[in-house]
Amino acid sequence: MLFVSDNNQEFAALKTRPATMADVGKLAGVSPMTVSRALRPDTSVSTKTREKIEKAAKELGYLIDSNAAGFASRRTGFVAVTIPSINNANFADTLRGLTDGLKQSGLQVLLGYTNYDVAEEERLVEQLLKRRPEAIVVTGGNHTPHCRALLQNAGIPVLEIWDDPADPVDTVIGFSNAGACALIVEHLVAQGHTRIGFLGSDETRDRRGKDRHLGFVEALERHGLVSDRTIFSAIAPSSMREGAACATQLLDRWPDTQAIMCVSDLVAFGAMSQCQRRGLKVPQDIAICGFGAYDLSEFAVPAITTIDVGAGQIGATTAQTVLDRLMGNTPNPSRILLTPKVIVRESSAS
Amino acid sequence: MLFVSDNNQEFAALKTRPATMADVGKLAGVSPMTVSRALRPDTSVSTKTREKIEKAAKELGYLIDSNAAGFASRRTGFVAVTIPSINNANFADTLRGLTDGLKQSGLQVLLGYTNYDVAEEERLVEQLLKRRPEAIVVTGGNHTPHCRALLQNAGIPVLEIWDDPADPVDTVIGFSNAGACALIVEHLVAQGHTRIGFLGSDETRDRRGKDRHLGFVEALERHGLVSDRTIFSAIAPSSMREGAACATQLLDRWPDTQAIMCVSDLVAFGAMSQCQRRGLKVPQDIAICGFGAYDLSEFAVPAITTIDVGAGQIGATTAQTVLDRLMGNTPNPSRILLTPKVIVRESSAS
DNA sequence: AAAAACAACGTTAGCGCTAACGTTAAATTG
DNA sequence: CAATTTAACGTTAGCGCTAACGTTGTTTTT
Repeated sequence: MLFVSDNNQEFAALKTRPATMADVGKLAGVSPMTVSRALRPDTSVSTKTREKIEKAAKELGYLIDSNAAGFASRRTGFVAVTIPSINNANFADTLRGLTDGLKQSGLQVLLGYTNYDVAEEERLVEQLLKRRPEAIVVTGGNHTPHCRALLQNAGIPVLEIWDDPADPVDTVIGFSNAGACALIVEHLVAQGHTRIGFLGSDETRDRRGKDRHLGFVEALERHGLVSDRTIFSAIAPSSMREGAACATQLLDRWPDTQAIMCVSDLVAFGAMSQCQRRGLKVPQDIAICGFGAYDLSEFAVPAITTIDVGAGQIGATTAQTVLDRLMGNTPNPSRILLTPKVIVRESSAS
Repeated sequence: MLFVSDNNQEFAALKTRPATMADVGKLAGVSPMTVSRALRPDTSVSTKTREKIEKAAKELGYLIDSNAAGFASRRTGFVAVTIPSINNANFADTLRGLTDGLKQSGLQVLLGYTNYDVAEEERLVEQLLKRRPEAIVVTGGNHTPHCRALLQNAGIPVLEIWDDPADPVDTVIGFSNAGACALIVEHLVAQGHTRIGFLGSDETRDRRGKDRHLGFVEALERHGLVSDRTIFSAIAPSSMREGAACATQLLDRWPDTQAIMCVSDLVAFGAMSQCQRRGLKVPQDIAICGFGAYDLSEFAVPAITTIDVGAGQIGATTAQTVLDRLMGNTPNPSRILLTPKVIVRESSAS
């Protein structure tokens, strides 16, 4: 915005400030209120006046102060969002679906990342609520007691995504991490594998990873199989580096393992690369499966079997649900569960 | 926050609102101004009074309204940031360095992504400036004329990052994309390669990709080599899929190509996977280099030679520079150029 | 011990905008 | 053609907070 000189003539040269509606109004010969109306759609201003005002606004380089507008109208236009990590293709897809879905409405995403830490989530949720968002979207259904209280008392729609919490705060848009993993186990068992390992990450931090492991264990037990071939990395989320390291541990300890299921595609890729370096052929000597349907697993050689949880769809659905809630269309909290799909690829095909 | 009943007794049950400083003050037996002081550090309030106020605030579940506070103090606490894409490990690293560097100061990042589109950047910059950020960070130095004018007249520090623009708006924190690519060419030439190809993306959209290609061409010419073995994908940014497709085109047209340099690690990975599917051995039959030092290129088999531009460092330096500018320590715009480093790996080793 | 400095509060005003309620003239109605 | 409605504005007040400036009682200075 351009700057107009301050009312205080003495310091006009030194103290400048962005143009206000009053400045625009003065230049256009109307009241500030008319400027306010002219800059919004569906308000009664004559075409002639509106044009005059738009011309004046352009001349001053005026941009409305959304904070002041939100303050006065008690509608900030913010939607707060927390994700565990920004460097994750899955959450990025969700975020894109969400922001794209909100773009038309003028709502703006206020983002923060928790680094897979519930204490950090609490700090973040508090910071975000101070901006008085109109709704808050949190990734995951596991919170500190104080964070839960903050969400419950916020007085705005709360959406927990990427999870299927037993005791949701409000609205849920997610899927069953355990159920998704069971699908992979079914696939591996159908391929004739019985000695199946699991590579995971620090379960106290990565709750979704924990749920995936639980689903793995339960599905194996349904088939009467043992589930002890499990290696967890000490950090969360585990990535390619940990995938490679954990695969080494798993193969050293249980050399006759036939298949490995991994908590994410990144871990799967690291594990597969380690297998290849050890001279194992995938899938002939060992099958490998990931989770998340990253681009990576499609273009790896061999391509990696994975689970597509519909990350972008979660974002789009979340956006629509936020809009519905703010319009008052859906007064009651809802629970929307998407169905993950197995994508069978070379890394586990017989 | 908890809600206190509205002043209007009639609708107390229906109309509720978040607690305000006045509510906290009333409960603690002090004025709202004292509450304001008690909730900030370095303001003169007695320990006893501060404790009383904190107790009252806790009881009411009071969270300060940052928008109102920013409005009154004319310091919103926002730093606006635009990046081309959220689904990109490099920009994610920069963003993390930036947010982490700003965390202590209480400044909050207001993020938007341009989708590699200058028109979208213009729309985004305008939207962000309406929130009256205290500084704005834009990725790249290429803008529409109107966007440039918006940035120039914003009256706040403007930081252009990830680039080395000829005519910067204000402060620059980046590197030379062309110079970084020249380093890779030097490496490939030193390995004895003369027939070197390039895989890029739509140059009208991906300006940094264009600069990388320019650096490639110039470096080849310095060695008296031809630079016609070039394939551009129609979209930007090109990713694994386009890397694979473009590699096919390049190999079909120039089967005797000895080395391929790619505009990013993702393209390099796609290209390498395509080479492997065609039965070519990397690096024996063909060398491949990427750009960006993604985790991917470290764990690929073979590991991929790449350029580390110091994405996280850019973010950290940007945060520090923003803080310096807002403190008034660095009144003059500066130009900070980092030095990209080649990481030689298996994919191009002889 | 009077003067000055300071700590610890309260009061007043206003940040830039919009909701709610005027007001006026023109358009519509019976 | 008077009565009513409506379009197109202006006026007033206030959103929740903080800057700036009181005011009071206590401590420090010379």
